[in-house]
Amino acid sequence: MTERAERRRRTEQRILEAARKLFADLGFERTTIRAVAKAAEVDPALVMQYFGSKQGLFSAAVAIAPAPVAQGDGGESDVDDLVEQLLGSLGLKMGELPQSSLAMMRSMLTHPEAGASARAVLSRQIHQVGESIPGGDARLRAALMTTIMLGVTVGHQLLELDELREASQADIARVLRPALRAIAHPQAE
Amino acid sequence: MTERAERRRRTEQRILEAARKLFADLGFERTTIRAVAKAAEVDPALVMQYFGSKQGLFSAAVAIAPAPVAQGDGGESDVDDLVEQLLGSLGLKMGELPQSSLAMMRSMLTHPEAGASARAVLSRQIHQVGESIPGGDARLRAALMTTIMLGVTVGHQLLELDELREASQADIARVLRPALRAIAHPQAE
DNA sequence: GTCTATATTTCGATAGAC
DNA sequence: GTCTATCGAAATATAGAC
Repeated sequence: MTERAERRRRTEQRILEAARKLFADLGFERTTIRAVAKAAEVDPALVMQYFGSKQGLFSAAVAIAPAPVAQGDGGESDVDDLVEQLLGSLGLKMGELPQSSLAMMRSMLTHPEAGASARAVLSRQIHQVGESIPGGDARLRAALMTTIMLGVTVGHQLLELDELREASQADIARVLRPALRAIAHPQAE
Repeated sequence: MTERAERRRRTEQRILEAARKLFADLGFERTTIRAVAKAAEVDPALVMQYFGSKQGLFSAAVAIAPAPVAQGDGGESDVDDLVEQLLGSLGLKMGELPQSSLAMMRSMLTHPEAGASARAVLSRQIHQVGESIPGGDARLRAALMTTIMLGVTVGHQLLELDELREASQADIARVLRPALRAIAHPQAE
């Protein structure tokens, strides 16, 4: 019994890995059940058997351990710590960002479910960041800090711009740091 | 003769307008020739007749008047002017950004041709910005300034984040300005 | 020149053999 | 439980009538 269950679990994992890679590389529409099955070396019908539908496979593949953000230990971290946290979360080194996140981001502009998921993740992050910075317009500042990180990640990980790929994570963080701090610290204008 | 040609040109324009809207809203994959034809009130076969293929229609729809960037008059504008130019180009007000640009951006992560086009446009802008700012790492700084604008545009126009939609273009520019200036002005570190 | 009809392909999904 | 075979739908693309 346990052997069977174990074997099935492994097969399922192999399918999910193949699905994450293809969804991350090609997006939802251009990824086919057949291609996933081929990459996982199983029968296409088996994929359907396990996940019900292509959408079900996608949902299972992009399902994420609920955001391991873990900021400080309750919010006493100051603004500069927040900036460092954002810079660290860039995950700019190849493969450091989980495939499931890339899969969701790849399709967020063209697949409704992925778009809703992306909006939820970003809104959550905006809310968290907004709680940590001062100012009456903290919400807007948090939104811009978040979309800045989004843009850099998209440019680097998905569009793979040479100008960003050439640079090290440390270089990018060094240039980005003053920009994020400028937004995080509201000052007289 | 001219009447015929003129009529055809108008029909072609109507098809292109419908295509731009659908490509911008749904992306390449989810946009069908049939839907474009219906929106333009023509026969689906006519679309094929005019543009050859779905890809041909897409290329014609996203083809852009070659970047009316027109910076200053040769490059004597200083760094702060460049920042103002970027902020102004945000085109954050609804519909201010041309539909053709939105159509390209919508599909840039999932359609190879759109991705290549987006990379070309961004590389071009990075190069232009890089020429206008000082410092040995101007290329990286320019890339980050450009991807920052990309992220804000994606968040606002494509993901339609509430936190950005609530704000006015002036508010966004006000918060973003110090961040862009911090990157554009290399300072001792 | 414009549209009707259809060919062709591709893929998601299903039913049944083993 | 896994795979073979196929269904059914949808879309691009083509050929020919009017």
